[in-house]
Amino acid sequence: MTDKDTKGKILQTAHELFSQKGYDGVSVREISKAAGVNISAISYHFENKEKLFQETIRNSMNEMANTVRSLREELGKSSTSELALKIYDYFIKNSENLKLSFKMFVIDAHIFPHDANQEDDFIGPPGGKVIFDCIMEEQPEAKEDDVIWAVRTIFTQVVHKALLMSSQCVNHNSCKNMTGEDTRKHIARVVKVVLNDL
Amino acid sequence: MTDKDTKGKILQTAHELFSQKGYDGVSVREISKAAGVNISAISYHFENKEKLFQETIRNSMNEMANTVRSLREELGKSSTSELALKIYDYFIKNSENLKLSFKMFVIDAHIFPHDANQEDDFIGPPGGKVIFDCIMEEQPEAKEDDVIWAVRTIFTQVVHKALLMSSQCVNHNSCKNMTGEDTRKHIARVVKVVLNDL
DNA sequence: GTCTATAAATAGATAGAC
DNA sequence: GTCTATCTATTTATAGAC
Repeated sequence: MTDKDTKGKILQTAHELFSQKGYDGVSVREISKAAGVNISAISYHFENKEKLFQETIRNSMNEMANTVRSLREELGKSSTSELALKIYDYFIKNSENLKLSFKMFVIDAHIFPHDANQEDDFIGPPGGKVIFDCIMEEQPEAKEDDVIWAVRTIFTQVVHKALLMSSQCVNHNSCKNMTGEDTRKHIARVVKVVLNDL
Repeated sequence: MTDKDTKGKILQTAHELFSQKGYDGVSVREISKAAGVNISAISYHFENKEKLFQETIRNSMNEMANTVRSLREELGKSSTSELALKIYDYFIKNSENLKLSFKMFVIDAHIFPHDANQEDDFIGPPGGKVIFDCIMEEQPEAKEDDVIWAVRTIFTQVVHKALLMSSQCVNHNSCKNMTGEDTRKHIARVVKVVLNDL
C-alpha cells in the first residue's frame, strides 16, 4: 500500500503549503520535496497541479464542515456563543484549513472547485448549517431569514478574526494590541447583540 | 517627463494585476506588457518586483484611508449606517484597492510593508478612524473601548461582504442568492444592532 | 531613460526504464 | 507505482548599446 501512503503524504503537504503560500506561491517540486516523494508521483496520482489543488480544497471544506458538526455534538445543547468560540478556537488551531477554504476561495477563485461545499441545501458557509440549527434550538420562535442573517454575521466575524490572528500581520499596526482573549470577547459580544435582535 | 508617465503606468497596472492574481500570480513581464512599457523599466524605476509590490500596497492603503475620509466629508453629519454603506459601495466599485489592501495583507503577509498604514495612532483598519469619529458624534456618551469594538465589527462585515461580492465566487453555493441589495440590508442591520449595544 | 539581448534559475509536464 | 532524465516554457534580473 505505498499508493495510499504517497497520495496521502502529497495531499497533506499540499494542504500545508497551499494554505501558507497560495496556489501560485508553491511549485509541485516544492510539494514533492517536502512530502518526501518523487516529483512525478504528483502527476501520476493527481494528473496535474490544478487538480491536486482542487482535491486539496475539497478535503479542506469537508473537514471544516465535519469538524463544526462534531464540535456541536461535543458541546451538546450549548449556547450559540460557546459554539462560535469553539469554532474560532478550531480555526486558530487548524488555520491551514481556514486559509485554504477562504483565502483560496477569494484569491484563487478561478480554480476553486464549484462542488467543494457539500451542504448544497444551505445558503452559507460550510458549517453554517450547524450554527443555524444551534440558534434555532436556542430561539425556536425566530424567523428563518433572520437566523440566516445571524449565521452570516457571526460566521463572518469568526472567520475574519481567525484569519487575522493566524496571519503574520499580528505585528502590523492594524492588529496591534489584539490578543486571542480580546478577540474571543469581541466575538462573544457580537453573538450576544446579534441574537438579541432575533 | 516620460519618467512620471512610465512609472505611473507601471504602478497603475501593477495595482490591477496584483489585486486580481496576487503577488505570485503575476510576472513582471505581464505587468510591463499590460502597461505598454519595456520590461527593464520596472527594474529601473522600482529596483525589483518585491519593491514594486510594496509601493503598490502603500499607495492602495493611503488611497483607501483618504477615500473613506472624503466619503465622510461628502456625507456631512450623517448616520454611521449611511457611511458604512458608502464605504461598502466604494469597495465594490474599486475592489482592486480592497483586494490589494486586505487580501495581500493576509496572503502575501511576508512581503507586506510594515509602514503601510498611515493612521499610526488608531488601532484598526485604514479608514477605521473615520467610522470611529462618526459613531462618537452620533453617540457622544459611548465609551471608547465599546466604540472600537463597534468599528471593528462593522468594518469586518463591510470588508468581508465586499470581498465576497467582488470575487468570482458569486456563482458558488455559499454565495448563491446573494445580491448587492441583500448585502446592503445585511450591513445596515449589523450597524443598527451594534450601535444599539453602545 | 529606454531599449535589445541574454544570463541563470525555475516552472509544469512527460517519456521510458525498472 | 516509482524512478531518472529531460523537454519546453517562463521566471527575475542585468549588462551594455543608444
